Amino acid sequence: MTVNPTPPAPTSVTINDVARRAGVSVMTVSNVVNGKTSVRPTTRQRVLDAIEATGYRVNPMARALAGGRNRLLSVIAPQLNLPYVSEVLQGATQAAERLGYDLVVMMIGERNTSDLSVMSRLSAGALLIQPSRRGRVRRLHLPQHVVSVDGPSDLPLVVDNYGGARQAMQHLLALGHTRIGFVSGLHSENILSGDTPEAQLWDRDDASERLRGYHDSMALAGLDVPQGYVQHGDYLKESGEVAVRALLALPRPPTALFVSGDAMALGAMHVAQDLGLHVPQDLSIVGFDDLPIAAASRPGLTTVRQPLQHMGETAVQMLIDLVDGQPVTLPPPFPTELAVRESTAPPPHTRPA
Amino acid sequence: MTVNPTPPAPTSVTINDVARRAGVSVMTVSNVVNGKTSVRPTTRQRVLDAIEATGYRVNPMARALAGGRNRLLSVIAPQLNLPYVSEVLQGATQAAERLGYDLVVMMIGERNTSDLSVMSRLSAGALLIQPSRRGRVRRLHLPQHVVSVDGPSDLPLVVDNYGGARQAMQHLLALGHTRIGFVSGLHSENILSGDTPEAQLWDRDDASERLRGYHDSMALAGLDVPQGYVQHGDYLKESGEVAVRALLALPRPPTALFVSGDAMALGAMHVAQDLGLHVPQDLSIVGFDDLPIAAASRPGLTTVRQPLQHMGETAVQMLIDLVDGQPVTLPPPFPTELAVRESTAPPPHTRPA
DNA sequence: TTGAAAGCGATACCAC
DNA sequence: GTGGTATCGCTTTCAA
Repeated sequence: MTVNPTPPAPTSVTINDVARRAGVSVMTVSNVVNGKTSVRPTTRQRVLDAIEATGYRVNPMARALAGGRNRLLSVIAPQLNLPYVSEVLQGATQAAERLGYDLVVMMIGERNTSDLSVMSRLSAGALLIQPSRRGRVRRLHLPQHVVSVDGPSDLPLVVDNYGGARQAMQHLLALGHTRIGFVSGLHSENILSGDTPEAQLWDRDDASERLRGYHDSMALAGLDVPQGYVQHGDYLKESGEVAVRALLALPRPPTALFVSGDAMALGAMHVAQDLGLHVPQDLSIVGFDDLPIAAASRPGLTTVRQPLQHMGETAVQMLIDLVDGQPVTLPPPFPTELAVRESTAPPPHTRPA
Repeated sequence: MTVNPTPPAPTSVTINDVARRAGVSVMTVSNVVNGKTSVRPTTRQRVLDAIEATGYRVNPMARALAGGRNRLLSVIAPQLNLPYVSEVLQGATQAAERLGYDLVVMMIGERNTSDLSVMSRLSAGALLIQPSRRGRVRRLHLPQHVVSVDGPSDLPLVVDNYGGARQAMQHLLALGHTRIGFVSGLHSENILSGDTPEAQLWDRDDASERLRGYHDSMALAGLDVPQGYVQHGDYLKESGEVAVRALLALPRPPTALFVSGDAMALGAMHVAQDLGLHVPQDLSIVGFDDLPIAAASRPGLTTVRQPLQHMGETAVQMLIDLVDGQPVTLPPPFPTELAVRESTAPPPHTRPA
């Protein structure tokens, strides 16, 4: 079946049509639509009726051009099929819907050819989620107000990675583990050209914070970190596989692993299983992120959950406050939560033989 | 830290600035920018230099207002954290980037409060992905040109669900299975108000097509479908769990399952494992969709893969052709591909005792 | 090939 | 309270 392009769309109804029909000026219609200055109830009703009758809807472009505010927010993310991004987005969407704002999403991939200026000019504010290292976002192309989640901006929302690591370690220590290995994530870089001092806040990157949490936990528990107990990964499954092989090949291998990302943790778990180990009986594993696959795996992966949806909601709230001209305060790092599943248990030697 | 709202943004450079700097009229600048009528090379270069020097970028709103075309496409989907949607989106993004178009995404949730008119007026065309049953999309709010993936439009791209089901069944039959159970998906409905006849094409919904593929495969293999071998699910994990319990409780339970969705298939697999069955030794399972979790599960799930990225790319191609005023032909249903993993094997009785 | 002028649809400022 | 009118940045139509 072939579809031929349709001719130009019919002209839509404008504010003038409404004004004419209601017998008032366009100004009055505008005022009614925007609920601005006080309009006499009878006049207002007349305008409302005219709007209803004509099916009038404001033209966002014209409004934006004329300097008016749109109840529209844009989200900018590297990709949308990243679990991290979609979680934040989910929260953002809910908040936006609740507060009567619309949300549009743009992706900035590696090449960043995207002309962000479209949305940036049309929307009142932008939420940056985990902008990738490659696709640099220039300040110039962003709306006036920007809030970021896991990315740089004047208002960077961050998760308490250090605290999350401490939670994970506390769980393993409480179970009685003393030989705990660690697999790190990737060190991140800064992105926004023209970084503000605030951007540094974000630069305390996740990987380092989690590593610090591991080291502090071990130290506070009076435990040494044996040679080779800290392996470096890149958040991808494969690196978890490599890391666990190295860890298990150690003369005194760990009885538990704290892995900085779920994908790596699952990779590690599968390799351990392939090597004949039982999880959690022979090896406990804790992940980080609580991706969907963490709950779907067998055994279910104990992992540190980030309040991503909540962060998304908060970001949108802040954005709207900013747009409304209210001062906004950056909240402290968001606390994590430990999702305890089946991949953790006491170490082998503490159980009855 | 508190951030105070910044004062109105500095005025940006307009076409007038460029014209003045280049010593030409705005018309000429416009022509250069849009590559329209022939402009004398020297003049063109002068304008280009001025653009470069000033950092000028066209204001999409003004352009849209004035009736010009934007190289902008919008994608409309119910949610973004659905694997199906993000796969299609991925392909669409790539194609758009390759062809020099921008893509913005809007979600229409259950409530559909979103004012789609923003993007629909700004963008040249829209790609509808799996619009939900609840959030009805009114034609009025869509751009002139619409292509859909798994949804209604004049140009609905569909996957060959029937063929996919046949592939899955063929795989199981070739392994020697004769007792094959089926778990169906959910029957879908039509959405677009004011449905065109073409929309009917899409109305041959996935669930029915897969079921038909199952029945035909059995019939063609000369096999009966015993009572209770067809269970009905809703694509969610839980329904797969319920279905497999019913299936395994049958007097002569199946040795293989063809499940219409990966989430259900995984639910079924886990229940079977909990009941002490080994997959695939005691029970083979084939899914449909090839979600990320299908590859991540243990054992890996054999499943029917849909060419979602490819469909996304095709959709964007078509959209752009349409925008360019070229006639477009609806391609036939997209063929699926079987991803063979570890969840399928010959039935128990055919292996050496 | 280039330019001047008239909108596109809405808002804002300032009179009435 | 309500209504002119200039203006936003760009494209289009029609002359030059």
